[in-house]
Parts: sequence; structure tokens; C-alpha cells
Amino acid sequence: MARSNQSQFALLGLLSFGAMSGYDLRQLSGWSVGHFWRESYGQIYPTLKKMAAEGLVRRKTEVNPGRPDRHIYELTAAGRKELYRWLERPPTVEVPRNELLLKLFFGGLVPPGVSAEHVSQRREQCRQELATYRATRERLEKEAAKDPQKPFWLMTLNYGEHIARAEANWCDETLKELGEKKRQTKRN
Amino acid sequence: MARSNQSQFALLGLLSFGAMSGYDLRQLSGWSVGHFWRESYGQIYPTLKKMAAEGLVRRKTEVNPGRPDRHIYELTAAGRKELYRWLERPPTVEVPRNELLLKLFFGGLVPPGVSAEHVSQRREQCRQELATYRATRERLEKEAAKDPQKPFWLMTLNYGEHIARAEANWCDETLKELGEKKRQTKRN
DNA sequence: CGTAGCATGTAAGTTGTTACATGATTCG
DNA sequence: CGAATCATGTAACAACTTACATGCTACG
Repeated sequence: MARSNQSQFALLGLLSFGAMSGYDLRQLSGWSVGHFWRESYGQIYPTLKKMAAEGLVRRKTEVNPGRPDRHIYELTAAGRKELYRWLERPPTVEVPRNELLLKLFFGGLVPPGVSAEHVSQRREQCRQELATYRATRERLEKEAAKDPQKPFWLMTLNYGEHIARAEANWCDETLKELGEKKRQTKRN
Repeated sequence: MARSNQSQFALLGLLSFGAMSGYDLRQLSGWSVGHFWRESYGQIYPTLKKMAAEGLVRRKTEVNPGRPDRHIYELTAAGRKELYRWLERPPTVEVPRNELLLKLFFGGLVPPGVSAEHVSQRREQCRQELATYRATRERLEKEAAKDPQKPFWLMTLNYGEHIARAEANWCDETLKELGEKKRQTKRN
């Protein structure tokens, strides 16, 4: 068992940037680790509670007049230690499920236009992702120009760009092949 | 709700190649869709049972003397129809979690050697994946030379190769950057 | 005045993994 | 003779998503 609670470590990591609320964690994760890691509120709030009970984080309540209270979570020494121990363990790889590929694998069962449409949509998504990466890069250059952690953030961004470009290229190649298939089918 | 039971469709798809047992499904998925889709027995057997109850598959028992019985599952007309309907729906994308990137994102918290070691291990995994793809490609050329579905299988294989190469390149670049970082750290 | 954002959380359901249980046969 | 493969399945649990519930404020 022990699937080792990855969400927990993601949150611990984000909290290393400073004390935050569950809401903040969600927002921050959106533009920082958003392209390779996402957490839902339904996951964040219970995990924070559990970590507080285990002494990995400390909870403080910030009372704001005319606004909902904010529950700010802060790393404890124990939490920081856990985080470091996790960072040093080698990451485990698992096969990511890819619905597009699964459908394409069975592409022979449906008219070729169906697969082409799926790939074409993916192509467009890649284009959008690449645009987002460019924007994030500019934002990083401005807002984190001097941050010592910036190089690491750029590395993860580079990863996204490498993969998105590769995926886009594959889409283009595949669309060409599917196009030929379509013509062949029409002739028969 | 309705997370739309992806595993179910994967199994329906594999069953379109012919009637099979749960065990067979697992084996077949290993080398066919293995690099982008995996199912465990704990998922396969209950799903088959459920689909049989819903009339998407038909179960036949093959009695073998001196061996465990084999439960062979076969697509029904309803199952086939469900499969086609699913194939035509546009695939949904979800952000795949990447533990390596998550650790790298927080790389500033640990000595640079730690991140380098993680990336280096990933580099080696890419090498192995590429070797597997080459082997699968050869196997496909031989064993499925005339299969009309072969082009689709090759497309999914191409995808794997594109991504693995991109990932390998990224690893190399990143290792270089991390190497420089290490030297800088040592000098300070 | 409606919508979006701020802000917290719970409940119910689904999906998936891992470990366990069983027992025969084949191969080295 | 021990390990791997064939073959099926269950139980326990972990993880995650979605929808719901609440209510205020700022903005157009």
C-alpha cells in the first residue's frame, strides 16, 4: 500500500515559499506547477487538515472584517524535514494514461476522419500550451529576475516546451498520414 | 460525476481484436498499449464482471483439464456500439502528474547533486524506452505486416518515440545546466 | 443587479492500487 | 526443487473528482 501521498508533498513544497491558505495554494499552483501538477480543493483542504494533525504544518486564523476568515498554513520544522526527505528520494515513474492515443490505437474501427479530428484538436491544444509557456517565461523573467530558484522553474518550463513541440510535430506528421489514408479510402 | 469509466473502454477496445480472458487482456495490453495505458488485474476482473452484467460483453467458460478454467469474454453488439460511440467522442486532456518535475521545481531547497541524480536517472529510462520502441517496431513489422490496423499502431509508437526523444534532449540540456550550478556552488 | 472572485469546507461517489489467497504446471 | 507462468479473483484502502453549501464584496 502506501501510495505515499504525493499531494501532501506538493503542498509542503508550495508552502516552502511562505505561509498560505488553501485558496492561495490552489491559485499559486495554477501558474507555477500547473502544467504538470494540479490539485483540487477537495484534495487540498482535507490534506491540510491531516498534515496539521500530524504536525507537518501549523494553522493560524486570520480574521478579516467583512470577509471570510483565512486559514493560513505554515511549515513546521518537522514538515520541512519531511519535504527534504521526499525531495531526495528518486521519483517514481508511472505510465500516464493518454486517451487520445488509446482512441487512435483503435482508429481502424472508425472512419479515418474521426482520428484526424482528434489529432487536429490536440494540435491546437499544443499551440495554446506553447503560447502559455511563452507568457509564463516572460512573467518569470520579470517577476523573479533575481530569485535563486528561478533556474529550476525555468527547467520545468523548458520541459513543457520540449514536450509540447514534440507533440505538435507528431500531430503534424500524423495528420499527414491520416490525410493520405482518407484519400485512399475515398478512392476505393 | 460520471468519470466515464475509461478502463471499460480500453477493455472493450482490446476485445475488438477477439475474445479473450482477463489474463490475456493484461498480457496483450503489455506490449500494445503498454506505453500509454495500463490496467491491473484488480481493475480488469471487476470491470469485466460489471460489463457482463450490463450486456456489453458475453462470458464463456473454457474448461481445461489440469488447468484453471479460462473465462473468455467476447464483445456483444451492444458492446461494440458503445465502443464506437466512445471512439468518436473527443478525447479529454488532463494534466499528467510528473513527480520528477515537481521535485525539480523545488530543487533550490536541496544540494544540486540531488536534482542532477534524478534527471540522470530519467535520462537512462528514456534510453530504455527508446530501445523498447525499436524492438516493438520490429515486432510489428514482422508480425503485423499486412494488418490493416498496423498504421494506427505505428502512429502511437511514433508518439512514444517523439516524446522520449524530446525528454532525453531535455534531460541532456538540464544536466548541463545543473552541472554548471554545481561548479558555481563549489566555488562559493 | 448579475457575475466573478474571495474563501472555506463537506459528502458522495468512483477509480485505482496493492496485497493476499489459491493451486497447478513447466522449465531450468 | 525452486522459480516462474498460468489463471482467477477479493478485500482493504488510498486517492481523487464533482457537486453542493454558504455568503460576502467589487465591478461593470
